[in-house]
Amino acid sequence: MPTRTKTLVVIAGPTGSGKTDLGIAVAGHFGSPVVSADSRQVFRGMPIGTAQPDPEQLALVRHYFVASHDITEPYTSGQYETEALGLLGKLFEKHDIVVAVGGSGLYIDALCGGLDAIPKGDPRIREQLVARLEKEGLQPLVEELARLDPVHYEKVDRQNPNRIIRALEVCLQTGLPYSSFRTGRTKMRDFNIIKTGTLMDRAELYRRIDLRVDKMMEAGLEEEARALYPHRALNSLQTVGYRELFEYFDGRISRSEAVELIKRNSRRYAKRQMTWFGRDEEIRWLDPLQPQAAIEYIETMLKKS
RNA sequence: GGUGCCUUAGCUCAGUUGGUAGAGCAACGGACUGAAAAUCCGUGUGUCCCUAGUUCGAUUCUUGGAGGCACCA
Repeated sequence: MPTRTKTLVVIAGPTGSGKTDLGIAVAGHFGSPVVSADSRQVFRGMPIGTAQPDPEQLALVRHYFVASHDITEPYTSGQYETEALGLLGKLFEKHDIVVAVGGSGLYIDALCGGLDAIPKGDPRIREQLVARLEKEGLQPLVEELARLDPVHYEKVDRQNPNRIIRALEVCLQTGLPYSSFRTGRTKMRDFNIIKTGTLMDRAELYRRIDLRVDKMMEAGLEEEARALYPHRALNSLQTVGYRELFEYFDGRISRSEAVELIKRNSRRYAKRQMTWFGRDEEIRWLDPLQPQAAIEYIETMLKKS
C-alpha cells in the first residue's frame, strides 16, 4: 500500500454550531482550502438562508462548493462524491491538508467512504413513480418492490415514499434489484482522514439557532426568499428558511409564524444531524469555540499518521 | 376591602359521579447509499398550587392559605 501523505480534515456537526468559523481557523492555520460538504450551500442565490460564509470569511480562506451550482441543477450526493473527489485530487497537488466542513451527513459519508455504484435515477421514471404515488398511494409501490427486490423489501422503511421510489426506479431502470448494487463496503481513499465534529450543549445550540434566524431576517432573508419564490418547487428550495417564508407569501401563515417555524425546523434539523453524526464512531468531538485546542488535536493526529 | 371564577405536562387547556390523569403544540429518541436542510418511524416527560379535614382511598368534596383574572367598592 502506498504511503498516504495527504490528509483530509473533516469538521462535521449540526447547523449553527460554529463549523464555518472553526473551519476557517483550522484551514487558516494550515494554509488549506475548505471544501464544503453541505447540500444547500452549494447553491447560488441563497447565501443568507443557508448561512454560507460571508464575503469577509471567503476572503480569508478559499472555499469550494459554496455557491458553486445553479438552483435549477438537480444536485445529488453521488454527483458531490465525484466532483469533490476530483477536486481533492487537484488540491492535494498543492496542499498536504484540505479541510472539509459540512453538515450533510450523507455528503460527508460519500466523500469519506463513497457511495455504491448505483445508477442515478432517470427523471422520467421518477416522475411516473411520483405520479403513481399520488394517484394510488404508497401500498401498490411497496408491493411492486416486494416483487422486484424481495431482499430490499425486507430491509427498507416501507412507509417512506422516498426510499420506496428510489429503490423502484433503480429496479425498473436497470432490470436488476436495487439491493444487488449495495455492497456494504467502504471505499478506500488514497488520503488520510481525520474526522472531527463540533460538540455543543443542546440548550446553547438552540439559543444560537434562534438568534441566528433573527439575524438572517435582519440581513434580508425575506427578500432573498421572495426572489426565489418562482422556483419554490425545485428540490434546492425544499430548505428550512425558504419553505416557511413561501408559506407566508402564500398567505397561509403570518410572518412571525414563519419565523417561529424556521427556528423550530432548524432545531429539528440540527437534532437529525446529531443523530446521524452520533453513530459515527470515527468522529472526535471538539469544542467549536476553542479553535486552538482543535488545531492541537489535529496536529497530534497528523504526527501519528 | 367584598363577591365570583381560575390554578393539572415546557405552553394552551380537557378530565376524573372520589380509585394518582390526557389532547394539541413544544420537546425527546431513532432510521438513513444519487431528493438528505429531503423523507420516514417511535416516545407522555406530571408534588394535578399549598395546608388541614372527611374517607379504606382526595388531583376531584370541605376548611384555611397563596397566586392570577374579572366585577363591585
